[in-house]
Amino acid sequence: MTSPKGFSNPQVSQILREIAAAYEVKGDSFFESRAYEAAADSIEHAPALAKDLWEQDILQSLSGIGGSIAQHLDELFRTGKVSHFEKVKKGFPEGMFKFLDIPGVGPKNAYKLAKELNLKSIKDLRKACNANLVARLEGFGEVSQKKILHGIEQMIEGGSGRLFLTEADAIAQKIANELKKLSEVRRVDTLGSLRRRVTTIGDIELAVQTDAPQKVIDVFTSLSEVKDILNKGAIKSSIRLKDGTQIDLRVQEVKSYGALLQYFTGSKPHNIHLRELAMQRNLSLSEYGIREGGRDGQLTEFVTEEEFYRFLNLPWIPPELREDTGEIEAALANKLPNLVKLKDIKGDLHIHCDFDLEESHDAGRIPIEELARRGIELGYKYIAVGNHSPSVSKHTQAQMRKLILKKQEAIDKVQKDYSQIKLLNMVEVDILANNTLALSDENLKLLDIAIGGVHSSLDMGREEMTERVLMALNNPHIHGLAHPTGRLLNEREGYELDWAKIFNVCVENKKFLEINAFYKRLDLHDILVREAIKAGVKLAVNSDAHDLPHLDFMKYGVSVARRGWAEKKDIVNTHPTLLLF
DNA sequence: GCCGTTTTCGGCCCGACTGTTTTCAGTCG
Repeated sequence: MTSPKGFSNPQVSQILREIAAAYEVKGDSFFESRAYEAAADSIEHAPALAKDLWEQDILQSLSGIGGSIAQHLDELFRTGKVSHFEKVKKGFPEGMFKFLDIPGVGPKNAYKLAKELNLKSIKDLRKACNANLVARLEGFGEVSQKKILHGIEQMIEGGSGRLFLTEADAIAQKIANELKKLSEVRRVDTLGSLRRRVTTIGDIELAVQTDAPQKVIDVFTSLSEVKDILNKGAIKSSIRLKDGTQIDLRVQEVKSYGALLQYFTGSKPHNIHLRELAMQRNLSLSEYGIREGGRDGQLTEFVTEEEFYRFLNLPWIPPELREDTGEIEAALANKLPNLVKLKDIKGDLHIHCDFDLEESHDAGRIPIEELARRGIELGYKYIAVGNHSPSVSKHTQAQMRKLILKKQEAIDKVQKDYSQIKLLNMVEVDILANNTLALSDENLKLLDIAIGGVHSSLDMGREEMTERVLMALNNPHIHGLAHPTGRLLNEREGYELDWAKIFNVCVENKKFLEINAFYKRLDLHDILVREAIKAGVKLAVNSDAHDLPHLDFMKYGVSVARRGWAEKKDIVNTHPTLLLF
């Protein structure tokens, strides 16, 4: 049975949040509201598509989804609507649910606005603000009205607005550097999704360790990049930068800084799970420390996160793992993975150099000699001198052979002067839509390494695309698969594959799947990385650099590997010699 | 509505900040 339309996790969680809002306004259903909120959170951060879990009949494996909500979602996926939800929402003004997305507007105020002013759309609300109607409502005032108006404008101009890790890192670094100029600032750390190295970032959260909180907050709110001060208190503040990015700052003194780091690094599900563990020992967790026995109990403070976790009888858990997907159980059993590190990487197998291989698209711009030099600086033992395959329409295989041999000569010439690093003649070979490779077997044999990649007809169906990719993975001269899902963050989802089949063939034929470290790709993604490792598949983390600075994207790929629980042994390019398996 | 080696009933995180109040409700993370 298939659903009449596709439901993404954000869409499903939105539906649940609307029900939570309705219950909240009803007032007598506080815990139902909380339950729906929890379910929405759970689905939003689920390690798989809720609809897939439903198809496999394991929706209830998500925490917060019990029998009742599972049943409603079953109806949703089957028919596209839920009669119970319609009943719950009955009597609520329709406009209210549209106002929930406005920053600062929660269920109660959304209801009040829609009901009292009879508003049906965001547009209506904006008009009401401009007509000064909102300020006259009981419980609202001039300031609230202005804030709502501001929130609406932000929503309209804002766009999707999740930052790439590269962008978030750069902004966080810049702000941190400004704050570090203060002698009172002892250290600055990232928090939240940025610290957990999630692939895209909403708001940037920072922690500052200091004994002069007010001074730090004053400086923070008066940085030259600040457009708005969203709030400003004694220990925390939020600003919006001129580019629209929101930054939340929390300050804490040394003695309880570890608790702050732990608490606000999250994730929420990780912390909820920890709290449940703690409750069994009558402990309660907060950003100030751990309290024993009730509200007035003894508070233990922690300078470091290590001490915080140790107090709970747990080893320190790397932030990348803190998603409540088994890391707490693993920590309890002392079976946390020994995660791969950037310094474990001994080579980069996917790079685009400036040799003209007469490719059809997206040629690299890195001179071979620069690649060799930079590779040595990075401590690599081998590096791909790569290209896309020559355009199929403009070359015969004989012509391609000539090009590859000519490139080999160019490589050999540079190799003479750089004996510390092995230069690899590499091609990212197009896996064509007609289920053939762009290079013949004879030509593939000339290369040190060949990685297959899908670059055309991305809208193929799952079965067809699986066959197409398997064709490449069944070729003895192909070593692995580049950017396996073809996704581009904030741009396109990528194609679907039958992963069980792909994993099987990779294991059987000894092919690696790539974790493409290019900031827009980060593909294979963390969830599939973990699945692949469980299946016994080896991975390669590659930069896919087209310009010299892109080589440094390697760290983003390593983050993805770590979020997928990868150890050094799972990654082929951690071997000091090129040993694909 | 969810959840469980102290519970299948009876609990359910909690503190900061803001705007509107004149002691607190709503929102957020």
